[in-house]
Amino acid sequence: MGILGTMVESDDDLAAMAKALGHPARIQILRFLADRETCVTSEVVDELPLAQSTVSEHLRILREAGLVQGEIDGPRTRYCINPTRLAALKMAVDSL
Amino acid sequence: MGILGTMVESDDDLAAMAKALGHPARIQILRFLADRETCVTSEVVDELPLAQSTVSEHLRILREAGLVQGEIDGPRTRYCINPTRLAALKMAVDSL
DNA sequence: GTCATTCATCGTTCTTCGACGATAACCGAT
DNA sequence: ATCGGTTATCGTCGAAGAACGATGAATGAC
Repeated sequence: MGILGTMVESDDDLAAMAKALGHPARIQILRFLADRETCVTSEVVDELPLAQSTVSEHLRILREAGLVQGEIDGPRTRYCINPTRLAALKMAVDSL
Repeated sequence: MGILGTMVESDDDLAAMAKALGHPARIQILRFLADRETCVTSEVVDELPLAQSTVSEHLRILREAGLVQGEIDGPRTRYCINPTRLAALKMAVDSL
């Protein structure tokens, strides 16, 4: 990743982010997080017709693409979107 | 698709376009087409270290996502970017 | 008509993804 | 120390993706 992880440096990076976006459930998760600004996995699980393990996997994919950040808060994990990274994605898509 | 195929109507549609973008070769193809405005498959094949059948497959995926259009021109096929559809993608990503 | 070119499609192989249940790890509260 | 709630990971299964070579259809040139 780029300086402070904010830049999209390569087509591979852009492709990785697009791939992470390439599933309806993950788009819904992203929108949900955008509304909430922060939330825990169980809230996302309640929002989607998917098993907890499946949602956790989607969150992992979004996290590995850098689009969300998860911080441990006691027994739970709080996820929020990574604004700079999301902005970088928008810029990269705009440049197409 | 939306009116004249220009709008992104659903998360499924956005996810489908993102999925089509989710491969480095397809991003390169899209950039290449953006530079050229129009070109034939063989030119794309020459640009990439991939077999002709593989490139044809990538072009099919981009076409089915609506991001490029292919028109038959004699024995070849001319591909060009679908500008309105690409603009719709940018708007949809911006709305995240 | 024949031939070369261009491209899409088919069949194959290997890999990756999506989804689930089950399990384990972790923490707070009791 | 144990229990309940929360999340990640593992194993599995079927489905989809990526890549290739080979084949075939269409066209323009000869």
